[in-house]
Amino acid sequence: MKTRKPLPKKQNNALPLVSSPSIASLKHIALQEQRSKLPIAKGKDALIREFQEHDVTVLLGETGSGKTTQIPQYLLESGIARGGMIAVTQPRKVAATSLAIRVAAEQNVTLGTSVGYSVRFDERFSSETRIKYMTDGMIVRELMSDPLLSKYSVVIVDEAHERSLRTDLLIANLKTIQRQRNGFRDVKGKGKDKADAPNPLKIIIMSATLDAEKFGQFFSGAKILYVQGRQHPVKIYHSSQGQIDYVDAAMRTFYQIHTDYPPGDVLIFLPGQEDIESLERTIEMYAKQLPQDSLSVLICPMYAAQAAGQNSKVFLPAPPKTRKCILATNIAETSITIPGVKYVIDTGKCKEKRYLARNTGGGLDTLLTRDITQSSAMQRAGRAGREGSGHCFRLYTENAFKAMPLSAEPEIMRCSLSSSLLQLKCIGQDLEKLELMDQPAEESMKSSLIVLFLLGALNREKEITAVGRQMASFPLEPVYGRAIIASKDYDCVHEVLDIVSVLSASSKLFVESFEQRDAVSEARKKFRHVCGDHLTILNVVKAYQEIAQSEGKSDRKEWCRRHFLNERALLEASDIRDQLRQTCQRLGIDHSISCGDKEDPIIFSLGHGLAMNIALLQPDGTYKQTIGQSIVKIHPSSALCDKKTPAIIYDELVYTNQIYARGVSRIPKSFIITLGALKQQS
DNA sequence: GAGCACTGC
Repeated sequence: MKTRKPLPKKQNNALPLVSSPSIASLKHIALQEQRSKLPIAKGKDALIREFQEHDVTVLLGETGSGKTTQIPQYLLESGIARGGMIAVTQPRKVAATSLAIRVAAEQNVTLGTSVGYSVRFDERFSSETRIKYMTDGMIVRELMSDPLLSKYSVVIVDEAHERSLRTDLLIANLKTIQRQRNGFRDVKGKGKDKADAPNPLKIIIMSATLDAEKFGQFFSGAKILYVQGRQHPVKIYHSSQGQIDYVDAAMRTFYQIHTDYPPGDVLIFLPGQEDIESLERTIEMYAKQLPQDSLSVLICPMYAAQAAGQNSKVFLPAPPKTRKCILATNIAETSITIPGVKYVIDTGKCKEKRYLARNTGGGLDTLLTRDITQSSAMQRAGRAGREGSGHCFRLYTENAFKAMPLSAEPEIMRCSLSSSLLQLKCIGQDLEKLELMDQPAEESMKSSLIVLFLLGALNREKEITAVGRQMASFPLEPVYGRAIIASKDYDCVHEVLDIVSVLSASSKLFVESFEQRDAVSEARKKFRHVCGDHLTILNVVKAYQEIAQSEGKSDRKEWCRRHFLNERALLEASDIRDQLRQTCQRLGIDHSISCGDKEDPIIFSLGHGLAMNIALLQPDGTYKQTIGQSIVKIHPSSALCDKKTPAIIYDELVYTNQIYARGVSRIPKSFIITLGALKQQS
């Protein structure tokens, strides 16, 4: 964290709204001073020379080097970017926006002029913009309208080591784009001369140190540079033997720190909510037995599904004579930085979602606990050294650490490819032929091709169809794009958009509360629809809209709280719905068409999208897929659990200890027959 | 009758 110089109080009071020029320039001078003190500043001239000489640079460096804020400014100030834009891509929205704010301040310009950003639902840039921070998903979307990314003279891919699906797709495309834009001559002298290239592209890949070779190999001839970070030393302790019960081991290690080490907050990494809750209970139990003169313990659980506001105490300094103990999932590894942490306890475990493709089309998600990677372990340890030297206690042996894979398997190897495959088809590319850093399994590719064929997005020649093009223009999984298109024929676009936007929001609609589970299920009954979870969602959306029309903001909040609904999910869904309505308009689909109180049209529309996700009731009460033949159970959180519905459609399958179908609705058997007949015709 | 890490358009 950077500290800002305190401003003179008097002036601050005199001008509460607009800062005077003198304050602004004071601020600017302070920022310039900070800039020059960053570790990277010493190498500025050498870096600029390297960027001038090489078309691709791989920049390796730890956190705290300032590379993400400084390099774009160096490129701009040195004229390397010429007249074009510099794109800096990030895997997360918050990072993109906060970096842009920071760099605009350093450049002493208003955000949105020469420095801007672009993320979903939020953008600040203009025709003047030269440095644009953006999410990688955003620039991948831009590929569809501008396949050569001709607006950009430099593209900087930050956090490339995370290997998100979109980062990988972007890197693959950048390589081919550069070949086209920069010109090349092969050994036989064929191709263009570099000198003829009117609009060359420079690529800069930024990554953590571990994956240097991989990027170097992919971009042959790339210059690899190292920049130093600014991290305080962290002393690492491994346990002498493997721990079977890591929750118990974490508890004992915590009390060892608590009694033997000086004040400072403790951050414990655990795989999931369940372990967090159980560790919270045991730590609290022993806290009562502490001697009176010792520090008290304040436990702060932290995970994504937590109700909003619950986790705010994490960011406040610990009260006097108190040690904060933060129990967190991976959320504290990259997404959120918690101040005051001096000790880290690392269980070495995390949960990983992995998509298993099936050659019948579609597949299922597994969500299982596994060992972390070396780079993840280093990242976790680093969380103890943000503000001063720290300590990291690993609940695994040094040999176990060495046995861990270096870094996580790229996302492209463990997720459904349908959406990306379709997007690439739109710009005439084939995922199978694209030169990627890592090639996904053939099985996964085949499965996605089948899905897209069954949805009518591709024909037998694997060419994109008119329907496929429409599906690709929705920022949704292809199945839901297909449902919207079907809803046009069933006259229920309005309702399907309402449902689909909630399904694709990242926050969950229903708040989970372990302590108030009875109250939760009672509240949920009010919205429950006999047809299942999709229409239950529609009930919630309709009820919320009614409240929103008549009540103020605070009453809406209160209403959500009373019904155990996550308002964040509803607000997010409303943004998504606006975006989907715009897409409909572009495609000439009237988004206001409604089916009123009828249910079947909605179910039929969803059925067209979820045609691969149908299962039939068996005599023993379980369900059997119509495609894939797996036995699945309806998840207990579903409105249709134990309802013995003869035939169902579902949003997804998740394997934890059993295969559960989630997001379930009743579907008439006659519809399945109709669907089969339609397939025969095509 | 179960339990769900994290992103993104």
